[in-house]
Amino acid sequence: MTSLSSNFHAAVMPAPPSARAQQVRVLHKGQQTKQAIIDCALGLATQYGLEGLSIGVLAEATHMSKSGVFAHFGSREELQISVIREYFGRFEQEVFFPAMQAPKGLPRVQALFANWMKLVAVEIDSGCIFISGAVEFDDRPGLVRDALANSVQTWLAALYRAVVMAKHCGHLHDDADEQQMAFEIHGLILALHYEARFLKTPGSIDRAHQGFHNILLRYGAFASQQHS
Amino acid sequence: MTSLSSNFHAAVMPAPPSARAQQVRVLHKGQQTKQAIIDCALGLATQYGLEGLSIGVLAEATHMSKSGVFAHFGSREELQISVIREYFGRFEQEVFFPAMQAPKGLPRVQALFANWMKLVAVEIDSGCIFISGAVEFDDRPGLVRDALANSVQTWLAALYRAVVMAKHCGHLHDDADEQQMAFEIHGLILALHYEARFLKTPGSIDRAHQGFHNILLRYGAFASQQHS
DNA sequence: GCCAAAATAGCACGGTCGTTCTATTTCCTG
DNA sequence: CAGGAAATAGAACGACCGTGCTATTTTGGC
Repeated sequence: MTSLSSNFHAAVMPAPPSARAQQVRVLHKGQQTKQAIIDCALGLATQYGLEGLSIGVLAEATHMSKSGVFAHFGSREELQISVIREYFGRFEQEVFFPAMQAPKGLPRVQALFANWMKLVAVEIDSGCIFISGAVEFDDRPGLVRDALANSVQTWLAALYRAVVMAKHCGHLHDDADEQQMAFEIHGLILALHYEARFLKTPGSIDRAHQGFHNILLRYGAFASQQHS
Repeated sequence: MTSLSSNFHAAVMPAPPSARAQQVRVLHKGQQTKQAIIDCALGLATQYGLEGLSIGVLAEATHMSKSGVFAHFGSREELQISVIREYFGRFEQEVFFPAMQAPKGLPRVQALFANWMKLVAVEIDSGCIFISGAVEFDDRPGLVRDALANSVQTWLAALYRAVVMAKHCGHLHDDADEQQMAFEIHGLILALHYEARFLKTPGSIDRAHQGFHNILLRYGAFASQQHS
């Protein structure tokens, strides 16, 4: 498996129109400015949330007309989904792929967490749409919610697989509950995002780091077996 | 200290107009329907977020006119702040005060966490505005953000004080970092909220519970001292 | 350079938003 | 029960929203 989920985009998200069975030509200008719009939209969405992303503001930011922007997506929902897809891709690039270079087992789990933390910390002034989006769409059914939930679940499943692999490698002790460990890691990231971004509590990054260390103390193979 | 923060409301939030130096009369009908509006608004806000709370929808839900609702607050911001104040009060009633009945030290920390978890779990279909609000207002400065941040910080400080007290009681081992422990507890709650409410992952409540148990294993006085 | 097709702009519609102003109803006291 | 004050309603405002429709501009292959 060379990506977060090889058939993820095909299964979950509408295929980009570039792949449709048209003659031969794939025109350049359109896709190019569409990508520029998405880049800009991602910036706005990380800062003001997916719900705060409006076509009017986006048009102004890209120096285009509202209808010019709109024509590329056909609906606001499709725009939001495009932004999610873009964020997912960057997440793969900056978190997942680099970590897959690390050796299987605990080092890879550690790399996943470190890259994840780095992304959240870097984005501390702009926000992570996997986190903000979860709050915005937690009870707003629809295609946007589905795309977001699938992206997040794909990523969490990848983290889970890495933990399972670490156990198979003998890097975790036999009683280690992989789901539980992934849950606690997720909690550290969320606490970091909350306290650093909203409360601006100093030292949050160190605490997230220390928290991961504590998780290793609990689940690592070298840890003393303690009553469950 | 008999409340989350005895002078909190006075210090942070605009004093409710009932306390102003007017003649003698405190009229009843107005305050009464205002309270009913706030109750309704809190329900809407927990479900759709503080930003999703609109005066039009609120007027419809309370069978009043928009201007009738509006007159009680004078601005949407003031309405949102009233909702936050109301939520803070309920948080005190359902989480903080009951836990203060538990004996000082670890039992009290445990009670705080258990009540907190219960609230988040009960609200799993409606949401916690301390969590959703943090995402909505993390980079939207203003009075609403200030009121929200102060509410959350007051509550986290209360939790922190309980942890410090547990250490003073000898219930935690000497190297225990109280801030770190509070951070990790916060993370568990956030992960519970995220996975149960957004992803609807089954078993999240058990995992939050188990996570707290693991924290106790790490920080409890009976825990084997482990390298930092 | 022509010309269809693609890309973008301009404009308008219906809707919702927070807010203001004025009129009407309801309350409570003297 | 009268009358002033408080509470509520009604209508209108300017602003922004997503979206559809129709021009106009730009693109890129022949």
